[in-house]
Amino acid sequence: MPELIEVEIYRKAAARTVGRTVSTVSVSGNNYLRGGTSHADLRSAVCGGQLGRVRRKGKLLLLEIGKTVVGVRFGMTGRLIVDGEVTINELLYTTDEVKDRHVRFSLGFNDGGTLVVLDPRAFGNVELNPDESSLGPDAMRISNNALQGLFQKSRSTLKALLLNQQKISGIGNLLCDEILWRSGAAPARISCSLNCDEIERVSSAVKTTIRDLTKRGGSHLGELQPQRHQKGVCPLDGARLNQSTVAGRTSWWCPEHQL
DNA sequence: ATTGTGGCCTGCCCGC
DNA sequence: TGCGGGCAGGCCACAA
Repeated sequence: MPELIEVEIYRKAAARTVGRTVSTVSVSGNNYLRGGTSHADLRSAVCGGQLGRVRRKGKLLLLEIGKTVVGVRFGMTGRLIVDGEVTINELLYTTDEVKDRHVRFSLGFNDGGTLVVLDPRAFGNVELNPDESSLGPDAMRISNNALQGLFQKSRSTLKALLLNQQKISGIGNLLCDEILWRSGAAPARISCSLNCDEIERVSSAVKTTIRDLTKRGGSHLGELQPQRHQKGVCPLDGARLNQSTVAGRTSWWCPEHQL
C-alpha cells in the first residue's frame, strides 16, 4: 500500500545517506530486478559510487549513485529500513515484523550504514535508470491548470484517471477513494462529463487530501478507510457505502453524496 | 484510447 | 486446533 505519502517518508529517510559511498549491494533472487537490469550491471554501476540526490516521482524512489539512477518501486508491501531504523512501522495488508527472508534489496555503505528494502510479497522491484518520463507529474506537485486539463480531456472514469500513473503519478487505491469521497464525485463518473465546479472540487481534493493525510502520517488514515468493509457507512451522512469494481480496482463510495 | 482479466506473491482472516 | 479458500492492492502483459 505504499502510495506517494509513504514513499515520501522513505525518501526523507533515504536522504540521510546522501554523501556516503556504496561498498556493497545485494538483491535477492532473480525476480526483483526489472527492465533488463542484471546483478552485474547493478554492482558495477553502484559499488564505489557516492550517493547524490534522493528523489521521488509518484511512487518511484530514485537514488542517484555516481552517474547512475537506481529506481526502487515498493509494490504493495515494500518498506525501507535505513541504518537499521524502520521508517514506517505499520503498513496495511502486510506484517509489521522484520524478517530476513523479506529482504529484497540492500546497500551497504563504507561508514557501516545500510539501506534495506523489505518486501514480503515482492511485488516491488529495482531498476537502473528507470524511464521517468513514463510517469505523469507527481500528484503533489502538478499544477492546477495541468490537473484540471487532465479531467477535461479524459474520457475515462475518474477512478481510472486518478490511478493512471502515466497521467498523474503517486495516487493509489486508498488515496483515490478518499479523494473522490471528499470531492463528492462517484468513481465511475466519466471525467470529461464533469462541470467546472466539479472539476475544481476534485482537483483541489487531490491536493488537500494528500496534504491532510501526509500530516496524519499515512494514506490509510483517511475518513473513509475505516468504513471500507461490507457494513461500512459514509462518515459524512451515514448512508450505507457502495462497493464495486471500477477500473479493475475495489472501490467504495457513498451513493448519497458522491454523484 | 480505454477497459477488463489474470498473474505475480505472501499474510491474514474466516469458516469448517 | 489446523487447514484451505478468498482477499488485499501495485503494476504489467495481453486481449478485446
